Amino acid sequence: MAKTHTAQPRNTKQKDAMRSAFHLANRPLSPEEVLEAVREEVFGISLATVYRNINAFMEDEWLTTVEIPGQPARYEVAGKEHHHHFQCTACGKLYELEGCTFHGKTKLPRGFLATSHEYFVYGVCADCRS
Amino acid sequence: MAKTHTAQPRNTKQKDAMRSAFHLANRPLSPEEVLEAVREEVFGISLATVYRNINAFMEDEWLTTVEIPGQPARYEVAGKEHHHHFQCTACGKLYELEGCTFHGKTKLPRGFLATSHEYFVYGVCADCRS
DNA sequence: ATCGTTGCAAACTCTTTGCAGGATT
DNA sequence: AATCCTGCAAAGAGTTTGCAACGAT
Repeated sequence: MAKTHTAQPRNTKQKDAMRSAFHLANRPLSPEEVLEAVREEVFGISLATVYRNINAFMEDEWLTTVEIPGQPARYEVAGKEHHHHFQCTACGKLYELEGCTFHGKTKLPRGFLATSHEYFVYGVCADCRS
Repeated sequence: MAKTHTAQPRNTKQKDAMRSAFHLANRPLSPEEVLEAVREEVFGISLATVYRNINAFMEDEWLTTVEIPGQPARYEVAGKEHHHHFQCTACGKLYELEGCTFHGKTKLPRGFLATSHEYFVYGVCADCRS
């Protein structure tokens, strides 16, 4: 027997603060970065809540995951067009790159079929260079 | 006061089996994959030993890390020329791609400096397609 | 006989989950 | 008032480490 209606999400200051944090940052954030950003506004917010809400936002498709090699995932506001990322090796921050400048057709072993790709650029960001 | 001599590494069947596993696989292996491959030869080998020896091999620069977005690292025999990797989304295996076909100069935000890049292709490998 | 190496179990980090109290509608 | 959400603490996954026994030299 099915439930009559689905869960009604509620607005909380924790969620609001997290939404603001993502808008303000304008770059992919790790759970820890979210926690830091949000702590100023919502004292005592727990990391568990950050994770839970990140996952909720992903179910809502308001956030998407940005997985980086060898590091905890970052999350960014969903719906942007295909793009890749830049990571500063000095401060560790992840930045969004415009568009996808990758056009070459990669040579694959015989019988392999490509369906997607990921591309990361590493270097130093403007803040860390100045 | 400095030690008179450095540690003398010893050959063990565990290390030998691990070296063979990497040579035979001819693709980057995760610690779990190494464990599986080696178990047939060395019954009772522990995951801790696999990790310890992987780290030792990396200090010897015989292995290098291959970090993949959102997954445990793989390791491959060091000293190969610049190349990238393909991951099969069906079986999860990682394969080496020949050379680097990436030539485009990526447009970075003002003031950013690029020093390196990573590139991953995802798809289905020949084994999983047949 | 040394002393590097191993297996086991405990410790650690990152992330998820159970639960009881607190907050939103 | 109903029930969603939160904080805390415990539980899981992946990796590292302490320790006593083992084994290569």
